[in-house]
Amino acid sequence: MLLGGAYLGLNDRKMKILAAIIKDYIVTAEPIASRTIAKKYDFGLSSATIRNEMSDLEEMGYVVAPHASSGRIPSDKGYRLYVDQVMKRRKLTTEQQALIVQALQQEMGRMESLMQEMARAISYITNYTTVATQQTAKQHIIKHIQLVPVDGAVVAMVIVTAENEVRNCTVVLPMSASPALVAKISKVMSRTLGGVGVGELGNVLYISMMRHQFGQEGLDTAMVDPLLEAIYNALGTGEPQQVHTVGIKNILEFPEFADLEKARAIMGILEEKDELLALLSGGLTGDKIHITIGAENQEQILQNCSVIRAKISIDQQFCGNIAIIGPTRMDYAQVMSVLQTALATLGLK
Amino acid sequence: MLLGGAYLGLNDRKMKILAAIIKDYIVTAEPIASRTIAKKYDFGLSSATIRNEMSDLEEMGYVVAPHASSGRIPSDKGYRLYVDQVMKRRKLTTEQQALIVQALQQEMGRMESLMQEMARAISYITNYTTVATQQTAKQHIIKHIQLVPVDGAVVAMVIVTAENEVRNCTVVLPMSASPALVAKISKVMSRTLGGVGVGELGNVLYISMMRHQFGQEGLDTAMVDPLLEAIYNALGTGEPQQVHTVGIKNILEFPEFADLEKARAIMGILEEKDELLALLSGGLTGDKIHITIGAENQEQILQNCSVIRAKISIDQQFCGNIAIIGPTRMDYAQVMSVLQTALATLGLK
DNA sequence: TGTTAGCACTCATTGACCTTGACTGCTAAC
DNA sequence: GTTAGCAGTCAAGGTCAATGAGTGCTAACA
Repeated sequence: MLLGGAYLGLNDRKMKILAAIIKDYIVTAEPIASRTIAKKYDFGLSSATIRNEMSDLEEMGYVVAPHASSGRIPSDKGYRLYVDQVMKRRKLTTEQQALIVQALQQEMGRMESLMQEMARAISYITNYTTVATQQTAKQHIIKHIQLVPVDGAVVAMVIVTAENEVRNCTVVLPMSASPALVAKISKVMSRTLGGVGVGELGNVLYISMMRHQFGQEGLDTAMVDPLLEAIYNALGTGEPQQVHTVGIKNILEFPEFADLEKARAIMGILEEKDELLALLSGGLTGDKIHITIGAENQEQILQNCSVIRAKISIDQQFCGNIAIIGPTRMDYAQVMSVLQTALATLGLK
Repeated sequence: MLLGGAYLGLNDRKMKILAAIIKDYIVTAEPIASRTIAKKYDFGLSSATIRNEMSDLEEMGYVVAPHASSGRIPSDKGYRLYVDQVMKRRKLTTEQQALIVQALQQEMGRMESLMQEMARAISYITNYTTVATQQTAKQHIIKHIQLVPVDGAVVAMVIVTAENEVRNCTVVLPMSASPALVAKISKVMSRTLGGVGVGELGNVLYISMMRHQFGQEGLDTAMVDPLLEAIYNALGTGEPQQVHTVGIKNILEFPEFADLEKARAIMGILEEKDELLALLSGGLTGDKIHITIGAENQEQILQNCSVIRAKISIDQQFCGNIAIIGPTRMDYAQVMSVLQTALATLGLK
């Protein structure tokens, strides 16, 4: 509901009028005239009175008149007030809910496609561009290592982590190795490195420990370095962090990007995965949905846009971030609802 | 060089004039006037003569006048003639060559990033949008199978193929299995399935053979089905075919897409991975670079575009397809050179 | 017979100008 | 405090003429 009393100098009536301006502007993208509000909303006020209120709202910085004889459009400050104080959560249609639940439940478990499907569903429902990052490298703990002979000196190494994730890679040993030898190496490594976190592998302690063990078992210590390095590569850096962008073309639907120059600029940032990563990762906490409006965004190019972001986790495990990008007049209520539904669906698991 | 004699009714002079029109139009995107050609090219002809020739060219369908008193622009037929008969390969600058060589050599071996980097480099040099697909599922032949205990009934299966590619997956067995049992299953499977192509796995023959072998060795035949299925999944479908699109924003630089409607349409197709896959995969043979001009494209949306495509292979092994998409007045010569350089670089390996 | 100069004609583009209509701000009355 | 009414502002859109970039055609020329 609207706040009962005054807020930041805004009485209830001003709040109502501001909300009306914002709601209309979100739909039409045209300046809203006093008469429009007087006719459309049953405030029991004449256009003249609304004009006076709008004049006040402009003075306070909540709305702006693009030119002298035009209606008003909301300012960033106006949107901010609306988002923080006025906005009500929108109910999704059952189809929309079903869409989200379906998209997410199908992909649950496969994290990569999960984030991608989530972005796709959100973009489809909201018609805004959606960007999802996907979490990379966790702190893996080695549970079991097994080497498999491939060809001569080439062996495949399979690493099972404490979370039962399985990774594999190939290693070229300094010399050819018989299946029996490979099996032995396997056993020694598994014994030595079981329970060790991948972060600690670089530690000199483990390297010398491995050397020692290999020596005791009569194995060539020259194999230690390539083997350790391979583990590190397989678990450490992992795949580079992925970014999925869905619904780029939606940006072009908005009149605020009809100007080709602006469309190009936005397009540019949407193609720069690194910038997107930086944009997405900053300052997200807990399950909170984060909204930055217009000039609140750091990036020059996004100063005409709003970004709604959230951290995605399943079972307290961080999966990635998701962001919905649109013009400042974006439908905050709808996007919030969609995001919340998605988060709730993941929470059920 | 230009053809010495007549070709399709075009004498040398007409050819020269057509080439001039095309070259100019590729740069300016404006209709080319007879006087422009007379001044710019030293053909020793007056604008009136060129006008006559242009009139002939129009009659033959190689050029078009957008309106009564305008210069001429090339038709699809004109471009086709140019591409097939007139166009000379453009020399790349050393920086451009270096860029390609560097991008490709760094990524050689990692196929996924190879195609992506290739697309990126090409898009960067040419300023056209570039799409790359990445090859999936080959006809794998099983060389070696090893099971690794993970947790209770869960085992990791590592499959080494005849091409020494290593795949892994996890399988949930119908019952918990001790490490010794897992090792035994490993051995039996490796023996039974070594040398078998993954395509044949669905064959009843192999299923019953596996059952028989398992029975003989005192193993539970209930494990056969999940194990075979896992192999099939790991090698058969593999990861879904990937599509990388780079330089989407470049599309907006061209005046032919200043019309938002068209820009949106193109954007749409560039986001549809399935459509791109279909578009990219058709009818590519050998090392040949394939050009489709304007209306030669099947897709309605691409009728104002040209697509230059090639199959990418390393050591006769198919890696994926690559396509460069631009307006019909795209700089065919440059794109051809870039692609050829890329192909040659891969050939050196 | 091929080439060219010259002229009439066409048409997109541009800018000036005007009209329209959608607004607001202000003032005076309620 | 609210409202009616009016003057003033401004964007958008339409008309019109001027401009200039082109072509097509014809007649003259080599």
